[in-house]
Amino acid sequence: MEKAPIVHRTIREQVVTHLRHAVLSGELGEGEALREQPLARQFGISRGPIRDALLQLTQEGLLVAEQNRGVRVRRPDPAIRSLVVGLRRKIESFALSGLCRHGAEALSFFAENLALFQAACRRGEMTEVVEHDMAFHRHIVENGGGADLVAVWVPVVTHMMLPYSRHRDLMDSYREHEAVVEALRRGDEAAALECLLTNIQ
Amino acid sequence: MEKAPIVHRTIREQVVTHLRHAVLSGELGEGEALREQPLARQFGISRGPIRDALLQLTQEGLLVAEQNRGVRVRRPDPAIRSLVVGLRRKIESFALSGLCRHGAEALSFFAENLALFQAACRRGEMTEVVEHDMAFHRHIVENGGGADLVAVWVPVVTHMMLPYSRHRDLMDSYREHEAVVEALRRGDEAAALECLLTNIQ
DNA sequence: ATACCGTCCATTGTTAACAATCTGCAATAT
DNA sequence: ATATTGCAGATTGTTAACAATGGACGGTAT
Repeated sequence: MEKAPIVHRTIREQVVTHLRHAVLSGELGEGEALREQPLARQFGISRGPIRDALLQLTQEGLLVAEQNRGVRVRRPDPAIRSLVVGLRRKIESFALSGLCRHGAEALSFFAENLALFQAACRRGEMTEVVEHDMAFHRHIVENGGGADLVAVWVPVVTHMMLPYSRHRDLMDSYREHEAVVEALRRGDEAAALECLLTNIQ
Repeated sequence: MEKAPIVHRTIREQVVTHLRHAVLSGELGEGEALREQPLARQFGISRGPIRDALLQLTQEGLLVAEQNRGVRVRRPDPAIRSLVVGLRRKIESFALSGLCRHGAEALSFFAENLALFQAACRRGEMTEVVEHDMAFHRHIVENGGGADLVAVWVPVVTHMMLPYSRHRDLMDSYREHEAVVEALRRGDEAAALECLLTNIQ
C-alpha cells in the first residue's frame, strides 16, 4: 500500500534529477550549454533519454532551448523575482494548511530530512543541500496540496532556486526548516506558517 | 528582425498544439488514454515526436503519465481551483501593468485576435475558440512579463483551462476580452485590469 | 578591404528496430 | 472454489542510424 522507496525507475528520471541538482548546486553556470552527445557519452547511454530529460527540464523552466541550437541553463529574470516569491508563498501557505489538516504523519519524514539536510550543510555538499532543501518543500506541497499543486509549484520554485548558491548562509535555511518542523510538532500552525514564510524570500 | 510568422518549426510542436487544443476543446475527455503508436499512425509520423509531445504536455500539467502505462488527460483537482485562480490573477495583473509601460504596439495584435475569437465563437468551433482565448492571455504575459513569466504561467492557466467547455457562455469571454482591449486603447490601465480580472475566474 | 556566396562540420530532429515492463487470462495446485 | 503461477499480447522505454538544420570558415568578385 505504501509507495515503494525505489526512487528512479527510468533512465530519464535519473538523468533529470542528476542534471537538476548539477544546475541548482552551481556546477553548471548560467548560460552554459548542454549538448546531447557528450552527455550521452558521459552517462554511458544513448541520446534518447538525454533528449527526454533536457525537454523535461526545459519545461520546468531550468533550461532554455533554441531551435537546432541545443539548450542552455536559464538566466532568471530579476524583474519578476518578487512576484514569483509571492506566488510561492501563496502556494506553500495553502499546502501547509492542508498538511496540518490531514497529513500529521509527515513528521517522521521531516525528522529524517532535517538530519540529512544538516549533514549536507556541514559537509558543504551543495548538490545534496539543494536536494534536501527541495525535498522538504516538495513534501509540504505534495502532501498538503496534491499532485496538481506540485505541477504549478515546480516552475515557480525552479525560478527561485536557480541562483541558489548566492542565496545566503546554508545553516540559516536549515534552522528555518527546523523551526517549521518544531512548530508543526507543537501543532502550532500559525507559527509554522510564519517560519515557512521567513524561509521563502 | 521581426519574429517570423512560421508558427511550427518542428513536428513535435505541431503535435503539441494539436493535442493541446484537442484536450482543451473537450474532444478528448478527462481520463482518456493517449497511446503512442495509434497517435503516430494518425499523424503519419514515427513515435519519437509523439513521445516528445506527450512528455511536454505532461510537464505542462495537461496530461498525467504512469510508468509503462501511458498518459491520460488530467482530471483537475477542484480543491485547489480558487488558489490557482488567485495565482493567475496575480501573474496576469503584473504582466498587464508591464504591457502598459512598454508594449503599446500590442494593440494591432489584439485587434486581429479579437476578430478571430469572435468569428470562432460564432461558428462554435471550440478548438479555435480555445486557441484564440489562450493566445490573448499569452500575449499579455509574454509581452508584459517575458519568457520567464510564461514558464510559470503555463501550468497555472493549463489547470484552469482544463474544464474549459463547461466554463460559461463563449460570447461572455469574448466581450470581456473586448473590454480589456477597449480600456487599453484609452490608456486606462486600471479599467483594463478590472476587466481582465473579471475574465479570470 | 569588404561584401557575398558556397561548402563543410557540428548539432539537433526523426525514424525504425529492439528490449523491458505491465495487464489479463488461463491453467494448475491447494 | 480460491489463490497462484506462467504465458501471451500490448505498450512504453531505449538504442543507433539517418536526415535536416544552422553557423563558421574560406574563397571570390567588386
